[in-house]
Amino acid sequence: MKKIICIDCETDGLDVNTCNLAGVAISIEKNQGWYVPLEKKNKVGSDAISFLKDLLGNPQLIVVGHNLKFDLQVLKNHGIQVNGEIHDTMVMDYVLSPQRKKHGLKLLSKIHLNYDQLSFDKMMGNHGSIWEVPIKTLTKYACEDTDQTLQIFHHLNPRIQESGVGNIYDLDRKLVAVLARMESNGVAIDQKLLKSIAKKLQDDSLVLEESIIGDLIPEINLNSTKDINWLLFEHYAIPPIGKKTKQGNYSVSKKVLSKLSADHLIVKELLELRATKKVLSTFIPALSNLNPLTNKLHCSINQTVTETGRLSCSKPNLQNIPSRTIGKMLRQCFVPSSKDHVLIGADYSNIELRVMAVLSQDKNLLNAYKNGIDVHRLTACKLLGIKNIEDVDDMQRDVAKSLNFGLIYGMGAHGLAETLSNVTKKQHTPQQAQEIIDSYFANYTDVAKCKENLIYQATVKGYTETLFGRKRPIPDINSNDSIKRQMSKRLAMNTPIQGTAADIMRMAMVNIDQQLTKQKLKSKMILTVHDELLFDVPKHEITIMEELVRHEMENAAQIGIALEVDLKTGNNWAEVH
DNA sequence: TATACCGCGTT
DNA sequence: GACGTACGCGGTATAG
Repeated sequence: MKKIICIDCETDGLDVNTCNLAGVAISIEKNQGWYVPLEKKNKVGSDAISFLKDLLGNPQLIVVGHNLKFDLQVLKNHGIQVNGEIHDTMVMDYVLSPQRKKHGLKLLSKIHLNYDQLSFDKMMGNHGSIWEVPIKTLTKYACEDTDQTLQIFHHLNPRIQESGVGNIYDLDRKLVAVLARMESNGVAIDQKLLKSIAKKLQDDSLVLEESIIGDLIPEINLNSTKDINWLLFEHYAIPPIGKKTKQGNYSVSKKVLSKLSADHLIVKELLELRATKKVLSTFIPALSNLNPLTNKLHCSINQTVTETGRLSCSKPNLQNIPSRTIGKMLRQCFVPSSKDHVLIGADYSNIELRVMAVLSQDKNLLNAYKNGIDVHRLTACKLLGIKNIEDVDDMQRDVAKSLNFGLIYGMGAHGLAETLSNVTKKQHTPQQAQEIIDSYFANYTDVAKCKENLIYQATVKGYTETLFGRKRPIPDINSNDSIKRQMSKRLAMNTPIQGTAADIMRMAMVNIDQQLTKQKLKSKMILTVHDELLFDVPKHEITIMEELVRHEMENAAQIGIALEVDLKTGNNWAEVH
């Protein structure tokens, strides 16, 4: 029987890479806790540190905590390694209730144990820093945290087994340390290149601004939808199209302005200016503030946010760095950590469509993937009555592709018509789109059956689940509100697909991390963007890493058909994507 | 200052 | 009346 130990780090900040460890609370049994204070900032080598090193280094322990991704990094930064089996109450609550918007300890304590915990702010009182708080106060607070965490652990553990999410939890708890390592690794950003890109975009935006506003009305704010309404629809008297927003203005979204841009240069320039300003205000600052200690960017990779099982990324969000639009040049700034390193980027090819093939067991789709047939071209053949796959042109393939993806998202006739119009540059009516949808399901009958079955299952059970048993409640599936009901039906279909792909990615990440450690490789996993992984690799490990990453990703799960990975090696993210 | 909404980047 | 999943985040407008 392994010993269960619950820990919680108290720090003088929330940024793992700059904060100092003030102390660690430890609980082993209910209503019993210790607080190990560090007398001074960064007193590495002190008695407390060596005590913690010895204690937490024991691989035979079960180490329980709340949001251990944070604690693991702080401890590591102070030279303390945790080697036991990790359990995390935040992750536990997430796999049981992914729809809950927050999984904070104090909240869970209230929900699961009906206990009102002392808040951090109250504990701090008027003290400016944690180092000024009396040890007695700190001890009470910290030990309450571990005590509650331990009780929540014992409370949720049986529920996870009863709910059938034991396997998913087992996967997720292993991911905690992996994400901690990834965040800690960080991403190197070429600041010199970033600055030169910023300079160029700044110049561009000034030129555009001058052209749009000129010396006419210098006080106009081109960020304001209100001002743009005035500028376009009153001052330039462009006939407005589209509908008004709740605030009483006409929509001036990209969608609307794109339609006007063909006839009005000013609108075209406005769109260009907007795109440029978006990069300048959102992405450039996000990449500019490197951690002074590591000289890298350390984002948060969030494990307990999405309702589908995907990971999310924040502070900054590196999952929405442009890859197609004007800002895609920023990806050149994502570089290896040193001259002797390269980046490896690895993408799952068509993973969501493959998952759909597996979930539906559709013979046409399965057969296509087994024989290496391009599924988008296959769809084009079936829908457009083309006999040979070689005769499908690129436009037809694009149409089919948007259909394949639209289906995954549960797109309706209206949305598909919109998408088709954008792809083909010709107007499509919702009626035409509906015919195409009908034709799609007539050709992929098993997909249609699968969709109906997923909706039925959700209706009966109140939740939908992935191939590996990650569950997501769909409370509104039987709602009287038809909008809510329609949305729920889309979720019932989309979540198993998106979520299964996410499960596979999580498995791949755990397995790759395990191999990196086992083989004592210097390569680091540094980023994940849903179906893509990014690695920082010493040049002498390129060959072994290419093989390892491909193997672990392609074999992360056996789902009945092959998973395929596109892999590239290069000197920046733009090159390897 | 906090919240809501718009708009937009990724998958 | 809306119509495509899942997010994070910058900006403006509005309420308090």
